[in-house]
Amino acid sequence: MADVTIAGLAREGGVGVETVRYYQRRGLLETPERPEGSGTSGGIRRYTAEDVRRLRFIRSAQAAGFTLEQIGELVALDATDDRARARQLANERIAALDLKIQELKRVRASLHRLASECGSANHGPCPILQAFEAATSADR
Amino acid sequence: MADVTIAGLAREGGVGVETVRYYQRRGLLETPERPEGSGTSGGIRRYTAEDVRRLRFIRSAQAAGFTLEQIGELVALDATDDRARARQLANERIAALDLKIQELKRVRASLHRLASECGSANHGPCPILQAFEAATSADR
DNA sequence: ATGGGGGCCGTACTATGGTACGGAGTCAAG
DNA sequence: CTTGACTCCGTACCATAGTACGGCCCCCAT
Repeated sequence: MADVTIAGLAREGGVGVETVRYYQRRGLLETPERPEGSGTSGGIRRYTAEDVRRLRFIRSAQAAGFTLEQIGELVALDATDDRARARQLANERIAALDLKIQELKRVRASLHRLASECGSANHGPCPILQAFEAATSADR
Repeated sequence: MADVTIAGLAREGGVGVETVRYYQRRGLLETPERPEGSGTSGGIRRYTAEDVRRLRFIRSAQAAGFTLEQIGELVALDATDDRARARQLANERIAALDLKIQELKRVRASLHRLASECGSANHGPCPILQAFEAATSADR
């Protein structure tokens, strides 16, 4: 695939152009040089497959619950090869994910209970406010 | 348990006093009447076990991924007994949770792979940016 | 009766992760 | 050689979910 403009990069990454710029401002994505254009201020930047990979990485890492700040660290780490730190971050996140997954399962069970108890018929209990009785929260 | 002041309510719910006030502003929690105090502006509000239950509900629902706006709807629903709507919201959230749980598991696997490949020894690959190759994101 | 710890209230500020806008420049097709 | 779509850049604005602050008031223990 040929190099693309910012709109192409954004499309490949499933984000908007403004979001790409935002990531650049945050230092998560590189901003390639503007080529010597014919005019006064230079031409239009081109982005490579590497940039696309990096953008997709950012989106996945975000889905993993990393903040943009942590993702910045991961990107930097990829360059410096500080394995210990990389493993540390990964393991911390795994622990957090395990907690989160457990919690979501608990909460799912509660919702499921709610949806069935609260049947179609307009009688019997529909205890919305009691739906989560046993679910202990621990995030945020 | 006797009725409590706002600080007690906050403590029971595991949040700060300012957060309770915020939920009141958002209409998620009731603001009880100030009793006739001796002074010009009335006495100190007291909160009941019901308020504590409601606050805990809010926290659990939040953990379930509901926004405060949706939680507002749930609280209102509890009063109006609109079962169909309650079930709809619950089922929508369950579907979203199932997706989310699957995604977190995928991401967890990726991180696990990253943590092992990126061993202690300073040789071999430590492909941070390739960590999520197969993880397709779909949130936010 | 007084002093200090809360409570009450309005308003302002924060962090995170974007999203929008306006003006100027660039580029390619017709 | 113009038109229109897109880029570049800076700055401003947004939503969500709080968190902080300051002035005033209240109440209870010492």
